[in-house]
Amino acid sequence: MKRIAESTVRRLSLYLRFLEDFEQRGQPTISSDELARRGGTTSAQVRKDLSFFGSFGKRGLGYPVAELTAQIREILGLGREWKVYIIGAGKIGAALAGYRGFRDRGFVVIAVYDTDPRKVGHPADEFSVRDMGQLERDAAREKPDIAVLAIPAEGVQPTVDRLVKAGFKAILNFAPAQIQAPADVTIRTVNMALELEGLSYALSNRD
Amino acid sequence: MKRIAESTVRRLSLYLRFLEDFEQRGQPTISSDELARRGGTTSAQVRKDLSFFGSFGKRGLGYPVAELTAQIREILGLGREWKVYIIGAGKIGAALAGYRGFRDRGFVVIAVYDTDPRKVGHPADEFSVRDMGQLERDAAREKPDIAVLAIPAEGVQPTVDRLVKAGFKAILNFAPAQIQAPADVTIRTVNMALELEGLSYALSNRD
DNA sequence: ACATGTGAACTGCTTCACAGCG
DNA sequence: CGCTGTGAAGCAGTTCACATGT
Repeated sequence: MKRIAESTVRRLSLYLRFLEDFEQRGQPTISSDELARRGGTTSAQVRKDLSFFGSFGKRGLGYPVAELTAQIREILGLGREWKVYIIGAGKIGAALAGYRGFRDRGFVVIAVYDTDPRKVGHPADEFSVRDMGQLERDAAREKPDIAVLAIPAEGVQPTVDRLVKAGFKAILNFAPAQIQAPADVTIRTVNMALELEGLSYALSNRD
Repeated sequence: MKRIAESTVRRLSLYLRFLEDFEQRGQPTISSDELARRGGTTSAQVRKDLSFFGSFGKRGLGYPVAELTAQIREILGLGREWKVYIIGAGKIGAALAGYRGFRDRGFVVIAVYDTDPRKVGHPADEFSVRDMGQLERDAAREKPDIAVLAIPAEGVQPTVDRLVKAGFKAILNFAPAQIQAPADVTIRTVNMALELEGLSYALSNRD
């Protein structure tokens, strides 16, 4: 299959949210124009995005909501549950462990890890924090799919190396650090300081 | 000044981090190539990014680390403190309130707000949660610059309307929702569900 | 008549390659 | 000679516009 732009995949996620709304309201079909307005894009963009994966619409009518919803779920790989380890039981890690938005979409947190002996064994939002030393053994048994990194920047690269060795192919990184990893490991970084600095730049440079 | 791409601004933030490292180590100059390797980009990209704002380097030598650091700080508007309100004292809001990375870069959280009477008055990481009803009055007095939104998706649009009316020109949104706002208000959205779905897509579609 | 699907045109970001200067 | 600064070329993502199917 042809390589798909990351921006396209992000928009598919958005469309999916809107479609779920429309589905719940019992709307049978939806036009690219309607989806576009809801998502802050253009109808041509919507049609192009979808066209990479097939022809889901009917000319003159639009897209069948239920079908398209199912199709996008399939495309995004949301037809199953993904097992998630959270690495780091600090404030961010604990907040993520209790974040309902994850489970609702099929991302099931199954454990939280930390190196700090004072945290290990204690609860972090319904999870008993596990010792980082167990990670490899646990991962071999539980076969988790995704690691969410919520640790200080200093420790990130060694930890990523460990996760890669343990077999993780997908990492969501919340630490403000640049990461090196093999090409077959997908990493998404959420860097809050970076976002804030973008706002700072915007505030400082409007005329 | 010419419009600068968001991608360029993001990279400047990254360069700044690396430059601070190099500065601390006492390295006097740095080449575009060195910066590029550290940031996972190319030397041409680094030079192009910087060239939008001026000529900071010396041919044959590279860039003076201390000077360039100061320049980028200036460009990003980091030569001052920005006052931040956090809206929403749930798990995410509370975690953000205690996040050291903010203050370290000049983003000073001065208050946390919530509508839930059970939370108001109680502490959320060293802050006593304020009633959302006070927001407008407080904002008129304290003149905050940035609002960080950490509330459920349903309430986002009305809250944004309120923040805009209260004078906020910059919003960092953690809710999984699309937002409408006037053009002179800058909004950055961090949507964790979206990032996870990007990973799901990557895991499902590698050959 | 209406709305999709899609080549073609366009826009804008990235990469190239080299002149220019220390 | 080394490394910057930058026009020009290349490429990727978006928008246009229309032929096509219902």
